[in-house]
Amino acid sequence: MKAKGMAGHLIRRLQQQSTQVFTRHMTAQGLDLTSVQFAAMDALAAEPGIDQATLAARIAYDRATIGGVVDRLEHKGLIAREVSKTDRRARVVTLTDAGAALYARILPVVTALQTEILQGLSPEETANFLALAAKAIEKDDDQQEGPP
Amino acid sequence: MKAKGMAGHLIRRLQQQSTQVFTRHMTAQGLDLTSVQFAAMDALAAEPGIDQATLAARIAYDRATIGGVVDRLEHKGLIAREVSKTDRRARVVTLTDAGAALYARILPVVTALQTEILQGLSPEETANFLALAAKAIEKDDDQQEGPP
DNA sequence: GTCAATTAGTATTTATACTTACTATCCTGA
DNA sequence: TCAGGATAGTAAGTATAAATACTAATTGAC
Repeated sequence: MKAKGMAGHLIRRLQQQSTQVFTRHMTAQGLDLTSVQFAAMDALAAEPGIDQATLAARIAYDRATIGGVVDRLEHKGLIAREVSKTDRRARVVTLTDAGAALYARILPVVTALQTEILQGLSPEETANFLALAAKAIEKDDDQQEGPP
Repeated sequence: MKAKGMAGHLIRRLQQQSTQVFTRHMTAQGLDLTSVQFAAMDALAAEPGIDQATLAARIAYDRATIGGVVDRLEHKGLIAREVSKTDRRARVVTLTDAGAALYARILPVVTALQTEILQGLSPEETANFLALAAKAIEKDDDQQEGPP
């Protein structure tokens, strides 16, 4: 098992662990919501009324994938989609009242669950890991949101 | 974008980056092989003749997923599958000669590409990151391979 | 002002990834 | 020994994830 210590393998395992922790907590809340769907809602809470292509860029998905995510969130009544007034190609997406309420409810749950994803690490190690992870991807990520 | 600094989001981005780097290098080699398929071949190179359930456990997949991976590798002629002589439920899997040759050829390529996945990090930071990643998942990973 | 290049969204295809359910087989205990 | 439980693999269903191709609409060059 040469692959065992490789970055690719470790990252895939972390992604598995992350997904499992997220799913477990959502199930505990009686919800059927994936981490990807939460990410989309989070982006829409920050910037209501962006179109699907912008949404995809914000959370680093491609257009095809976001289409399915938006479909499912719309079916659940959490987001609304309408044709843009300035560009008839584009679909403007916003959280519904139900979506905004659900987002407000689960944001603290999702925030709290993050430590569990890296449960093997101490708080210092976790901070270290997150800083390194952010640095490793920041190359194609640093011009997507304004400065703080 | 509250999710931006969360572990789950960062890990997902890393997984994307990892997959993209892997795919790019395989394409450059003129090959159609995914990181998952490589992981399966790597496990089979280390332990020829294990059954699908054991293979799944080695690389942390579930039985259903490994079935499709094995199917595709079999169609490519890289692995062979036969019914176990001791348990007719089990399918014993091994690399074919072509599979072993391909594995030997790409192992150095795959090893070399790992640094590119974390291209934003210095060698020290990379070592640090990998150690933390390994620690974060080691809880359910440490009894799967014998001691060194 | 018109035509070419670009862009937004969808559809299709391929490949993970996991759940539940099903069949075939194996193993264990009374 | 044989009935019940456990296990191996597959199948079906849902959800990412990305590539390619397509339509509709916009923009830019001239």
